[in-house]
Amino acid sequence: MTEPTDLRDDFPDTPARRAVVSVVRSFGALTRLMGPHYASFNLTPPQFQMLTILNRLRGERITQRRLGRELYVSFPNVTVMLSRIETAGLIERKVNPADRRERFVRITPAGLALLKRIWKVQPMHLEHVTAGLTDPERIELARLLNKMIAGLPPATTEEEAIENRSTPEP
Amino acid sequence: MTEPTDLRDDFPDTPARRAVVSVVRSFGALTRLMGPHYASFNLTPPQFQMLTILNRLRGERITQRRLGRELYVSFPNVTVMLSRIETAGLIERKVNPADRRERFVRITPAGLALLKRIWKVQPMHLEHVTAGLTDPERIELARLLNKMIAGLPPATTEEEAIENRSTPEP
DNA sequence: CAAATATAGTTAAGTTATTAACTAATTGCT
DNA sequence: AGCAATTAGTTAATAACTTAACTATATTTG
Repeated sequence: MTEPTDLRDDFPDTPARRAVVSVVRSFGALTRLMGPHYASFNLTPPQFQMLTILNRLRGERITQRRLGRELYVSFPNVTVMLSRIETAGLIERKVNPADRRERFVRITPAGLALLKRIWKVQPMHLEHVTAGLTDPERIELARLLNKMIAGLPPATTEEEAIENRSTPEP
Repeated sequence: MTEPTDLRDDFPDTPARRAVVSVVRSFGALTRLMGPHYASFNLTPPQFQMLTILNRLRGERITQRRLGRELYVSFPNVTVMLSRIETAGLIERKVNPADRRERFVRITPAGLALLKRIWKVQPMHLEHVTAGLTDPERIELARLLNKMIAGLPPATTEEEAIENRSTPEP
């Protein structure tokens, strides 16, 4: 069935490509499987991630820009996501009096309570979606991924694309 | 300065959790970095993925449902994505006369030409975003991720894992 | 000090993603 | 044959996410 000199092979199967493709596919598979789990708490996966970050940084003065960098998400998206979970009473925003451009974001007691309820069943789901790996493999996987992204720019747009200013329209 | 029994530690740092968290973070970092690369060809990353799959399966009779399973994407999303790149002339859909519910999807010569242009520079970008890893590490990373998702259901909602038994490899 | 510039956040338009509800076509059952 | 159930695909509503363009505040500097 397979042609030998097929155009399908024009894209060389390098180690770099295999790594990237597998990350993309795995993310799709994992979020699809975890989605219903979070939905049962009326949360989306990104909303859960947001609450998790806010909990981890609790006590610090967390700006929205920092959240964007932590979550690898654009700043406008942080605004929109926070607005939704703020309406739900899970977080609150307060303007920094010392620099009124900034808003400090904080998880509310309600948000924390929700997080704790999720944590009760979360480990089971995480075990399930990674059931194909042993514990040492899971750790090695995390190590490799963290090593990969360690050298990458945090890249929340803008800061490195600053030269794209005053571009005339065609 | 660190509190010993902090609520931040309520969520245990298991190997399974580390693995999943690192996949999610890596995906965010990678797609953010690769996005501008695809944008320079007037494509989004998912659109590129779609064309790649259509090229790999070229010659086969590819239904939209199959594309959803290959891409780990919901069926309605397949419809919408295909509509856009069909308008751009990169793919075409044709109703199967033998079963008029189905549409066979095919990459057009224009779509193939675009793919080939991207392939010329793609390897460089893939090297760049995985620069933190050696080639053996990249291969090991891909192996672990593929092993992880191998046992998971294709899960495009609805049919769940029902037809997930002994599918012959392409 | 005022003007230029930089920074934090929001709004707007568009793509990608989801689930739920729908249409249309085929299969299966009696 | 005829009607229920299944299957492929679409449409609708909503969330996530992007870039571009905007507001408001702070800082730099001439």
